[in-house]
Parts: sequence; structure tokens; C-alpha cells
Amino acid sequence: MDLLLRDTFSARAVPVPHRARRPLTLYVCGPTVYDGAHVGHARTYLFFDLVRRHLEAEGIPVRHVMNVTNFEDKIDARAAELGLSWRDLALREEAGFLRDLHALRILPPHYRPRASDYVPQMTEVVRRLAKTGRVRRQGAEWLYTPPVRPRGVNFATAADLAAHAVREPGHPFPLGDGAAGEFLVWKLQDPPRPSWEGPWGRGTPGWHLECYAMANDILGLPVDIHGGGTDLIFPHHYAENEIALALDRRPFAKIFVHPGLVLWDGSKMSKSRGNLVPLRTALREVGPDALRWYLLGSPLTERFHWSPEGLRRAAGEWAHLRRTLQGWLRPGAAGRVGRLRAREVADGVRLDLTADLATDRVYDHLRALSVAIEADPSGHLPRGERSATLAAIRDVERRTGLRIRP
RNA sequence: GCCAAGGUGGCAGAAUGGUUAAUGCGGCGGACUGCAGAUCCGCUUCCUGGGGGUUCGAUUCCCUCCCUUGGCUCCA
Repeated sequence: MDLLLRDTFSARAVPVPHRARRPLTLYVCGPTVYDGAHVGHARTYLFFDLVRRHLEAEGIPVRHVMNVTNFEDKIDARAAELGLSWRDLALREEAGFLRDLHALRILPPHYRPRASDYVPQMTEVVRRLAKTGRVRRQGAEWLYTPPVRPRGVNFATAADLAAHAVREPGHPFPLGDGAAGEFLVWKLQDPPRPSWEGPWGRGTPGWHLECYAMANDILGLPVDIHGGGTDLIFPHHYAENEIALALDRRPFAKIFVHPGLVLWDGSKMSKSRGNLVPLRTALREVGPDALRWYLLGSPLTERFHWSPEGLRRAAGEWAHLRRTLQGWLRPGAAGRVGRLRAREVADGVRLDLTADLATDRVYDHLRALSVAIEADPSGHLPRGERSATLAAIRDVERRTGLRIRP
């Protein structure tokens, strides 16, 4: 059955494209590794984890790429603070980041390319962009100016930025001197900062080129599904898409999906605001299952309001639910809640995930099962129905990543 | 200012034209228990942002206003 996902570009739920005998390609923008993962990262990668789990459970093979941005100004700044090289800091933070995602039981991507290993490919993109004649020099930087495109060709933001670029005091746009939508292609830079030989001397390629180069090299463009947090839509996904449009005359991806950001105290969780919760802290507090249960509780494409109270309640509910189900699955006397019920639950879960990963509705099936078990005084599975029920529960576990059985 | 996504009870969140608007959490009361925890049972009146419109009937469709959040070159 086709998985429906809400495509950011068309703003509607569309079937995930795939062809028989060809794996579906999934490219997810990974982290810049200068610091640890927080629960906002967790929810984003959890979203793509569910996409992948569901597709694989439906028998569709997936090639999943998550890049690691391991050179960038912020890494340099942090490395200088700590007296480390950018490479060492990035390696250390990457390891910690991946360890935390793994602890949340997020399936490891099949490919995890590091930006620094793709500089030749990025440099090639620089050359190809230069040939378009749309790259101009500004001091030590080279910038690409995308053509003005009709609405609907790239994300609306860009067209509107171009159309409504007004310089007004007190408003953040535009910050630079350049045209709307312009982005960095190459910047001159010397060691110890990350630098390589390029078309205009020693320097470093622009961030937006990274995902284009990697996705093109590893998966081939356009990829079937591309995404990241909604804060990446502009400028990052806009710019990647511009590169693809300029060099290939077609978009970067068939569909773009953007899980909603995690907010706390009414604003986006981010380091600069100092309102973030490290993933490790949350995991230590309630464990991977309860944290998953909490984060999956609201529709993944919508923003998520984090609160310690919410986490505590979700953890309590999960513990209760899991205890109930485990008691029921234990071999024992026959009860009225049998195979049919578990099969119904598994089918309901499957259908709800298919319709735009409606994890919040998945809750209802598990809650209903739990309530039905509690309403049954004997509360155990008939002996003959154990294996079918266990299979149904296993299916739910596989699709949601929640671990119900002991 | 422009673009985008949202606004349902204390919280999370169902339900897209039709009886008293699910469900769970939380809260309160009770059973059980030496106490606590766990578990179970019961209760939880008051909730669809405001205003218009369409309709026999609107959470649902249309218009408008208000509010919140994100983005506007570091962002998951």
C-alpha cells in the first residue's frame, strides 16, 4: 500500500513514489556536528525513521542517506574555544550524536557521508555553477544568484523574497547587500580552518553544495524523498533545489517533507536561545520507549510543544500501557480479548501510518487494546492464539520502533 | 513587511455537514493494601479563537478579522 506523506512543496499529502525492483531513495539533511543532539533533532530523525520502517515493513527497499556536516564556521569557533582541530571536534561530536540517535532506536542510515570526504564533488559543483555565468565575486566570497522563477518552481519563499525585498529599518530582511536568494558557493580560507584547493584559490565550498554533491553521487538525482526540519526550507532546501534546477533542469527531489520543530516555552528549541533539552538527558530520564511515545504523540508534521510535565505524563502512560500489554501476553488462562483484537490493532496501526504517518491515531489503537484488556477480568491470551497475537504485536513494534515485549 | 504552518476541555489529541464533540493523560473520590507503590472501579459540569455567510443542520464548507509559531542567509 502506498505511503502518503505531506509534501511541503505542494502542501498536500501525496503518495510516495517508488518503482518495482528499484529501492526508494531517501536523503535526510543531517546535523552540523559541533554539539550534541537535542530532542528537536530526535523528533526530526524519528520522523524519517518511521518513514523508513513503514516502507520496509511494506516490502519496499530503501536507500537512506544522512549526511554529516563536519566543517563549518560554528565548528571552527567551537574547536578554537576548546583548543581542538576542527576534524577532531567534529569526529567526537559526530560519535556522540550518532550514539544518542541509536539509543533512541533510530535505524542507522545506509550511508552517512561526511562533508570533508566530498570536497572534490563539491568543487566540481562549484565549477559547473560558475559556467552558468551567475556567480559573482564579492571580496573573498563567490556567490550564486538564482534566476527569478515563476511561482511554484521553487519554494514560494524565494519568489516572494525576491518580489517583496524591501529594506526597512527594524526588519531583518534583507541582511546582506546581495539579491534575494543569493547563496555562497566558495569562500577563500586558510588553515587551520578547513580549506582545499579550488577554482579561485584555497578555500572552502558553500554549505548548500554539500547535499547536492552527496545526493547526486550516492543516490542520483532527483531523490524520491528529501527532507529535514522546517527551519531548513529556506535557505538550505531552496538553494539545493536551485542548484539542481540550474545544473540538471529538474528539482532536487520528487517530494520534500519537513517534520515540525520542537518548541519549548513558546519558541523554537535552539542553542542560541538556551532552551534545549539534550537527547541524552531525556533518554536518561525516561528511556527510549517512553521518549518515543511522547514525541510520536502529536502529528509529526506539526510543531511539538515540549514540556517536562508532558514528558512525565507520557512516560507514566507508556509504563502503564506496556505493563498491561505485557501481562496480557504472558502465557495463562483464556480471555475474551484474543487474536482478532490484536490483529485489528496491528491493521489499524498500519493504516494510520500509511495515511501520512498519523502516529497520534496509532495511539488510539494501542489505548483501545489496553482498555479492552483491562475490562476483561481474566485478561490473558487463549493458548492457541498466542503466536498470531505475538506476530501482530511484533508488527506494531517493527513499524513504530516501540518495544512492547520484555 | 512578505511567505508558510497552526488555533478543539487543565494537557495531548480524534471526529471534516447530522443524535448529549471520541480516547488517553492529569485531577478528584473509592476498592485493594500493615503503609506505600502497582492495579481496578466511579466521577471529571464548563472546550471547537472572534464575527459574518451557505445550510433544515457547521468543529467540518466560504469570506473576514484576531492570535500563536516558524522562515527571511548559523539552524533538525
